[in-house]
Amino acid sequence: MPELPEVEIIRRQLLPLVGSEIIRASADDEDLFADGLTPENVVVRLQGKTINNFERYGKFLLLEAGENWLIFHPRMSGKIWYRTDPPPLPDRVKLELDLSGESEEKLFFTSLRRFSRFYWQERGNPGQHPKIAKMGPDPLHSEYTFDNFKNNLSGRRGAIKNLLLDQSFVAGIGNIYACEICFRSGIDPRRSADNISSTEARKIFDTIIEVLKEAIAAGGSSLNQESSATVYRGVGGEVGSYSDQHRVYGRENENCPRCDGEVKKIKLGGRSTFFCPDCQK
DNA sequence: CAATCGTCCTGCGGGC
DNA sequence: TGCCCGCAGGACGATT
Repeated sequence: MPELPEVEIIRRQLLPLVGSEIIRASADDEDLFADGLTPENVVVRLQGKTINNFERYGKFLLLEAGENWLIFHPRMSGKIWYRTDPPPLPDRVKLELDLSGESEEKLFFTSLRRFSRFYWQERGNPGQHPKIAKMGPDPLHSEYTFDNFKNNLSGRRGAIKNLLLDQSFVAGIGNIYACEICFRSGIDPRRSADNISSTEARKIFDTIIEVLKEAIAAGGSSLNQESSATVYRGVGGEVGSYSDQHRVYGRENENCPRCDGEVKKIKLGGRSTFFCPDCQK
């Protein structure tokens, strides 16, 4: 569910907690813990540690606890809540952190579909973690340059939209923003990456930053609004409004906002893909 | 190496 | 009304 913008919003909302000590931790559901983590030992590793920072790479949220890093990937349905009571069912708490300070609020990590993963990086910096090391540049970091982008593009032959979803190409884009980026770039999502012109590549490169930043400014994309338990929410339960600005995602059969065409929905690489066949070339 | 496909899991909404 | 099926914002591993 959360893509780069949603994880970035969560990170910014959590930043005021930097400096807090983890007084008590509890964890459940061993399937979600990787790198030798278990619900038992993660508690031992976290308790008594100070939260020194929250960072983000792609869709990974990075929590610096003492000298080490707890790395959380929300995948489809992961959420982080900052509140006094456990979040409402059917969400179930996988990790709870009680922090020092006056506040009664605690951090709750949930994962309705249980796809989320907790990873661990001992000392050093989280970029050394193998999952992060093999990722492409993060569009909001300085290593995201057009030269780099164009180099990574060469030799790729698959559909451009699938390439945008490939985390080793660019980090942080998911299905919603891949559709929106193709639309805003005027590029047919089915176009093979190897016949994207330099001008078009430049357009896509710029649009990636533009769309992601706009989404952050709008509080992220929350599909289905209040109705679904899987909807994206900020740490205080806030719903994002960027879905109101989606040009094509979730808008099958609606009028194209740019031409006389109609938004279509197809499958591409097994994923729902929304686009306007009339003005995306 | 790069691309495709099935799979993991739970809850919801549509159709019959 | 109730049940069954398909679908969902992600990524991994096996296979071609």
